[in-house]
Amino acid sequence: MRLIVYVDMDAFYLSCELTRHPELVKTPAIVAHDPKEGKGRGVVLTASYEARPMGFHSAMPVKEAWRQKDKVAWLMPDFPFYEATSGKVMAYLKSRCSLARALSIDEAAYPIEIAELKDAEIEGRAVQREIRERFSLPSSIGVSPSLAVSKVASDKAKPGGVVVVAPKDVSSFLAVLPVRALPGVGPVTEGALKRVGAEKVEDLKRVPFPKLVRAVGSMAGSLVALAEGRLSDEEWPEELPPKSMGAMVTFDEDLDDEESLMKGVASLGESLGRSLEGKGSLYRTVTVRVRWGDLSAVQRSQSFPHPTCETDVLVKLAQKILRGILSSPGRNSRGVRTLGLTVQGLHPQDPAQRTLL
DNA sequence: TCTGGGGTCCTAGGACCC
DNA sequence: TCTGGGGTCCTAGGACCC
Repeated sequence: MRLIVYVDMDAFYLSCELTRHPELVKTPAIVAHDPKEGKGRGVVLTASYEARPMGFHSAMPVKEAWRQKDKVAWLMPDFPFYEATSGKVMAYLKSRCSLARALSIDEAAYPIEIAELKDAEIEGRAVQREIRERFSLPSSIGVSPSLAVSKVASDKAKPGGVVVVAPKDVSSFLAVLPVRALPGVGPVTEGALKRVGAEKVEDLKRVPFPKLVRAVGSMAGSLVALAEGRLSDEEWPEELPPKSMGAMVTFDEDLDDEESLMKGVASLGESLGRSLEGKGSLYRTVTVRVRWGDLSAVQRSQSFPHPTCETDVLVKLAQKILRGILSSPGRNSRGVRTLGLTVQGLHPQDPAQRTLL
């Protein structure tokens, strides 16, 4: 039988830090943005399992974590280090199975062909042990006939476990879980499902299908399929190049004046331009996103007729788009909390053209 | 009381084309 | 003077993921 092994790293950013701060192993610790003496606007990215019972958790505002700062070791995020670590683990998984796919910075999956179910458990334990021995990193493993179910299984396996779901057990494994446990079901969809009487996955089987479609649109089909244990026979995902690249910044205080905002967007554009150059990538569409002080957001975009590469062209267009947003009637004299700049329509640039352009 | 920064995917309306 | 049915592309917004 063909099963999918899903590898999900435990408390990944923190686990990366523990490899270079062994003195913090088994202590309460968090990776969180700069607290700025309690005025920081960031969040906690990862809390160690020792810090969680004390109330620390990911996505917690830094201002809140700051009130208990004396109870934890506070580490600032170092994304280049986490990306490099992730890359090493991915390279190992690819050496184990050439079809391995990275699904996020701390998740990956690969298919296996096995003769007996007990081999699934053996493979899960083996890959988990190898990752621990080679990289000193803990992980949780889910194995099942489908990518989505294996992901759910890896969540159930946390921390440090291996959960195997046999093909015949998929429906009963999912039945008792809250719908929120399914990938793709967030707070909004959870609310919509609750309103039609579906709190657990098994409830999805009882809601009349047209009612479910009215509640959650095109998601209805795949949700019911999962609940009934009907597994999709999707192709194994190809490795795809990125579709967009962006940068954003949240200011310490909401910004009003156009001059600072123009400088802000220029600095995002220059940093994005360097990344594009590093990747040898052209772009065609530029999007500026503004998050106002009240946390509502707008975005505006504009496309070039042909892929382009110049950083100053990017900056000029971004500034033009931003001026448009700032002078729109919808602004209502609000200040800007967060500024984002994204380019889409990425296009590889061939090296010969690079010098020519 | 407060809520980052990096992404993907889906939907929907309008312009435009045959 | 009024007009179908098919398609693509652009733009804006929003849900969701880690």
